[in-house]
Amino acid sequence: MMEFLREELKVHHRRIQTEGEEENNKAYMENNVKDEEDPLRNQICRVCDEPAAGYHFGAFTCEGCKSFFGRTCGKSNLNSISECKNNYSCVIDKKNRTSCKACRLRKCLRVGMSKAGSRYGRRSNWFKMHCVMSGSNKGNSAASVVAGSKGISRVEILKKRSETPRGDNISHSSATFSVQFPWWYFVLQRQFLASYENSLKKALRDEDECGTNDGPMDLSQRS
Amino acid sequence: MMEFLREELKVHHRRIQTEGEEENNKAYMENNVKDEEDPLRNQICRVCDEPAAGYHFGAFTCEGCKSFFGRTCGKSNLNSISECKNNYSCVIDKKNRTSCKACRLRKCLRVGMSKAGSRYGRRSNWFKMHCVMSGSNKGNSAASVVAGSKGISRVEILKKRSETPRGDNISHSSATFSVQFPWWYFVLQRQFLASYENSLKKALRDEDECGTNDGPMDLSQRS
DNA sequence: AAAGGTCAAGATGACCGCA
DNA sequence: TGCGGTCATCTTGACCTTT
Repeated sequence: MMEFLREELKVHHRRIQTEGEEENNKAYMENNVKDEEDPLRNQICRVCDEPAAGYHFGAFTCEGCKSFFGRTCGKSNLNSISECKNNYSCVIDKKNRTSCKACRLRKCLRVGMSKAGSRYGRRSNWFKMHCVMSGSNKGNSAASVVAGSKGISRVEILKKRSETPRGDNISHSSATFSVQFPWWYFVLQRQFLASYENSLKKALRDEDECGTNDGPMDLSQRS
Repeated sequence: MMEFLREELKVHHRRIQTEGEEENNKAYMENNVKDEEDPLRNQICRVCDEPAAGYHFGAFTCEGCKSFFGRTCGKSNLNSISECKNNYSCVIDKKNRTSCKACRLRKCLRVGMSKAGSRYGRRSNWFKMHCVMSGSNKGNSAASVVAGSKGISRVEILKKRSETPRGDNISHSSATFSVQFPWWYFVLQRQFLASYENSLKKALRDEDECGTNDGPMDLSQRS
């Protein structure tokens, strides 16, 4: 089952056009298409583009960004972070991630990291697969999240959850792609977008506090 | 003698217009005019605007910027400094001085710091007085250095060096102010401008190496 | 007085145990 | 498997010694 999904995913990676998506996602796609390895194991950190160590606080991140986010949002360490003097335009990558805490934290929040959504135990592969497909679009806008989701074919969803009848041809306002999604996909997506929008708004409104959304989407069934 | 110079300096600080000079200099002037304290003892760091600890490597700087410059340019530590990702536009102040090494080093060079010009022992008060008068204009351009020098009145120079006859009315191309300077002042200024221009050019051409000019101006007579 | 050396304090991130 | 704790490593800058 998972093998099928992963194979299907690889095929779709090659089809995905990256225009209009943010740079991180492009980098991820390029690397991923290039070596054609397991997309669930060969992730990059959504914050700094390093090789990711795993799925932490709601996003694939490296050990450094995991520790940073855990430390910063964990205790009352947020006060130690001062305003960015460069208008929050600092580039966060492997070399510069330690330069500006404000921008690093901002990017962590932008890619969907959240302490409230963290928990022990494993996420379902389906959940993480969704994150892979969405890439780092989470941090961009509602539109780009929708755009990023086009990599998921109905076949995968049907195979994963067989409750949706085959041959549906549902038209949805936010679906402008040839690929059709089952109705519940948009419900979940809508939930995700709403919760992410809240976290973004909160992050923008008051960077002295941590985002408290429950992660991108609560699909945490055990697989 | 020194008392006279310091008193004269305070009077001139109030006269000085700061338009066309760079922000550091403005901040210094404002602070200095405000509390009216001894301008030789109440300096600010030309790099980060902290209170300065003394005159180090060719500029008034704090302990931190002194150590940073000494460490960075001392051994072959320049390789550890990576390119600025923000187009070398980082603001360097007390809070952000540790954020971007490239911009911090750049600013050190811009305000005239240099290892080659460093030495043990004391500088003459005259030399430091000149630095005070020039403020941080050193880092801006030849024109602003000239503009910054208008704070030195002929009276000070005459009292300091009595070889120049009173009542000279020398016309000089770079002197657009009502205050007149003796001819040798412009010779020294020209030397300084040339050597500083070299250091700036070198700093801009190759930031992998340290500036090797002999400091702003070699007026190091003992007072 | 201004170099250069020293070292405590803080930040970082690789590693590990636990749930 | 992911969270939180640990600690070696690095950077910083106040203080001290040397010239």
